[in-house]
Amino acid sequence: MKITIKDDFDLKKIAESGQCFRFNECETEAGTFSVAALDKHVFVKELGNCEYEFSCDKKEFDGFWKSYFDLELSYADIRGRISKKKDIYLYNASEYGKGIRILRQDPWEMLISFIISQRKNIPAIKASIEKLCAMAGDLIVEDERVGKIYSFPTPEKLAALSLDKLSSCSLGYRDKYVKKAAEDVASGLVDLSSWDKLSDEELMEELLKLFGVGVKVANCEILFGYHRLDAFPKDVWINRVLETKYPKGFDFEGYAPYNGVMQQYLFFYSRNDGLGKDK
DNA sequence: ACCCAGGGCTGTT
DNA sequence: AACAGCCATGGG
Repeated sequence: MKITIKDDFDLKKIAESGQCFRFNECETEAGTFSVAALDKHVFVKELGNCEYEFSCDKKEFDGFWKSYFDLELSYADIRGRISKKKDIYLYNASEYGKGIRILRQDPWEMLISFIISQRKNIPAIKASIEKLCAMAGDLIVEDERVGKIYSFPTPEKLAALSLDKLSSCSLGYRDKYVKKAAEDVASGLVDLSSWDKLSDEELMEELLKLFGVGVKVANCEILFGYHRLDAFPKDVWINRVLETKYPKGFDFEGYAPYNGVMQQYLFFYSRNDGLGKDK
């Protein structure tokens, strides 16, 4: 079905923004993107003039993808909160990253993805996740543009894998973290959906109890898995930005409750040569 | 060969 | 509480 999207919406930037790992431009078809989320998949084709072709019917678009892409929220308005005079670096980052949105991704998929992410670069994270999906997920799409795409494994399927099987997905020392998280979610000891009700502080507290989850991964889960847009994950790139561009501190109070969106602009910009630019 | 990556755990002060 | 080692693996 065809959709017109007037607000910020740049599929290539979202795909490269580091918040999602199963969202890719088709190599054989520029302008068409393959998006996998849990057990769902869609192709989105840029038609130009703010128009997009989704490879699903209206029912699935309204029931899932509209929310997934967070289309009810205006990211142009959020960008509008940035003062060019007060913070030219963030302003430049937001102009560079214009079109990025924070996807409403699944807490389970995000938890495992960001546990895997530690001390890996983004291509390596993607490769590990695809191996996991191929090993324990179900085939959901087969298409000449993308080959075979498998669903993200359920907690039960992942918990059933041996450490050796997990390890063969290039998880390295993270294999035991993934296994423990999968076992705890599968057993019900950890109920991610019930954590929706928690305050940001309580949510952080619960996440930090998980083996292999520290402050950074927890913040990624809070931002990308629970869509709480004020969470501000600090990885090596963001720390570099804070040290070199904000020696006197970043204005977290001023950008609440959207610090997480600002973080995405800074992350995307810094990884694409923004660190070399003058403040 | 080398350094780095969307860090966190563990043992030592 | 702070702090250093250490951890597996692949990308550039």
